[in-house]
Amino acid sequence: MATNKKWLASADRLTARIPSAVPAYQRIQSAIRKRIDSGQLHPGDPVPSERDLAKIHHVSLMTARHALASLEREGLVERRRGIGTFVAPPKIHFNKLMSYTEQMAARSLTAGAKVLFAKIVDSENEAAARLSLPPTSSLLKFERLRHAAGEPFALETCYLNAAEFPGLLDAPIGRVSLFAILERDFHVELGYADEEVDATAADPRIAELLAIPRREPLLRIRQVIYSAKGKAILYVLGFYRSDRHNLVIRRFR
Amino acid sequence: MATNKKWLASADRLTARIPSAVPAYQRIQSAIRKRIDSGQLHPGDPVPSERDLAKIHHVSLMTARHALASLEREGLVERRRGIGTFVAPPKIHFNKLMSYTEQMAARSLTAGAKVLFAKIVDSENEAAARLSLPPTSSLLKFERLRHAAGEPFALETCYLNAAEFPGLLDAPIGRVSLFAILERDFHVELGYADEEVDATAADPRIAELLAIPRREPLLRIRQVIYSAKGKAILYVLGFYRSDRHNLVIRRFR
DNA sequence: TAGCAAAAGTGCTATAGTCCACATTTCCAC
DNA sequence: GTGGAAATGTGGACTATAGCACTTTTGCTA
Repeated sequence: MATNKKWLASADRLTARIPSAVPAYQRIQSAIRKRIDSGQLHPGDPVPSERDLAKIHHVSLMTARHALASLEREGLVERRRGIGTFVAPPKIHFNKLMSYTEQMAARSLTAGAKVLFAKIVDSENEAAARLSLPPTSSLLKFERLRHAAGEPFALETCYLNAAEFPGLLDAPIGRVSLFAILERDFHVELGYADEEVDATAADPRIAELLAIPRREPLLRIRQVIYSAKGKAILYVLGFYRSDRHNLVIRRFR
Repeated sequence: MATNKKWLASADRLTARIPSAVPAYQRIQSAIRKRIDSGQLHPGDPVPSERDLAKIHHVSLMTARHALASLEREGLVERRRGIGTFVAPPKIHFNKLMSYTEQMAARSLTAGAKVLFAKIVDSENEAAARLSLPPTSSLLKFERLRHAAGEPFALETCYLNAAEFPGLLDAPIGRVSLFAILERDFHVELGYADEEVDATAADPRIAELLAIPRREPLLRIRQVIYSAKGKAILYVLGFYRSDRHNLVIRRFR
């Protein structure tokens, strides 16, 4: 056995780094995250202290600290000086970007979609502008009637840059969440969305599609969805039945 | 002059700590923040590198790093590996809790308010429930017609726990923002608000007050405003002319 | 037994370096 | 000139260590 501690630590770093290329503090985070996700650690349970983590994972105190501080920023754990670090109670996720499918699932509903239109268009200049593209860019456009519990709930029109998503028109848009397709098949890392919300009256076509009286008030949401790097990916114009939707947001002072 | 570097550093720490009790990394942050706020540093300008900051403030690299990492989390600076640290462009504040007055000011409009009703009520059980109070609690209720640019814009009804805000009925609610009164006169530290948004049709009374046709679609927002400590302070039920308002929010994945 | 001081354990701040990954600039060879 | 390698400078990850502030527990004293 080697007796030189410094050498040992260096060797550890090398063997851990070359195959994984994942920093040590992130590996520690993953380990803790996994224990929380798997139910091995419950809210309120103590997480190993900085000093313990350092020993367990053979890293220095500062590295263990980094891991815990990072997890605290994520809201996964709470740290109390003089006491310890504990698994944080689960938070309600406000202002979270979710696909329609995910939103309905959160309400224990299964969302469906009927594709009304799916083509490439090149003269929708407002949509192009929202995506920061030249006015006459080729855009993928599809319109879907969203339903749940056997009822029509909403009408959504989506626009994407046609050049960037070849083959998307052939994807099972009627069955699978568009978010899922983008993330899984096109490896897009979605980051955030800016939404503009107002109220509008249902025009005859929308009223018929949504099975509501004409001029019924609807929530209209214009949503531009950006990648994690801040690039505009998707523009969605949606009309939502007010009797079936309730937009919930949280604001901070 | 002292030649022992370690001793010097320790002395610096002591002299700096005993009077201020402010950690070194926070002092460095303040110094940079001040230079940005005062306009001495503009967006895009480089901030001293970790190594420079360490030399300037006579601290170790890790401490300088800590200061910069913290500022980055705040969104004040951007760090790019191999390049440097730069002042971040000013951010639009999404999801920010603002009074109606503040919101209008952000749009370069001056908000006014006409008080239609201002009394203590004790049988508004929905409002009481929103404030986590017993159903028949005494509540301060006032209804205000908000206007800007000479036009009626919105109708807001506010509810507060009457027991906690004695004398609020005599405050100049028609002229001064309610937020301002709560924060300045009652020393309430506002924290966050949960909002429920939907669309509804204007009933005859609201239509007349807002000078719009009957059954015109309106944004309806139910807002519960909490103190920084999480105590429900204020419930606002508002109806907003859709042609004059646009709710803007940002969601994160 | 009651009270209080010491010990132990925790997170927080800080030092004084090392090596790596990445981007720009410089400068030399062709 | 021009291309490419080296030098330079940046942020990112990490070590090994020290002392402080805060809280709970322990144990001793009166």
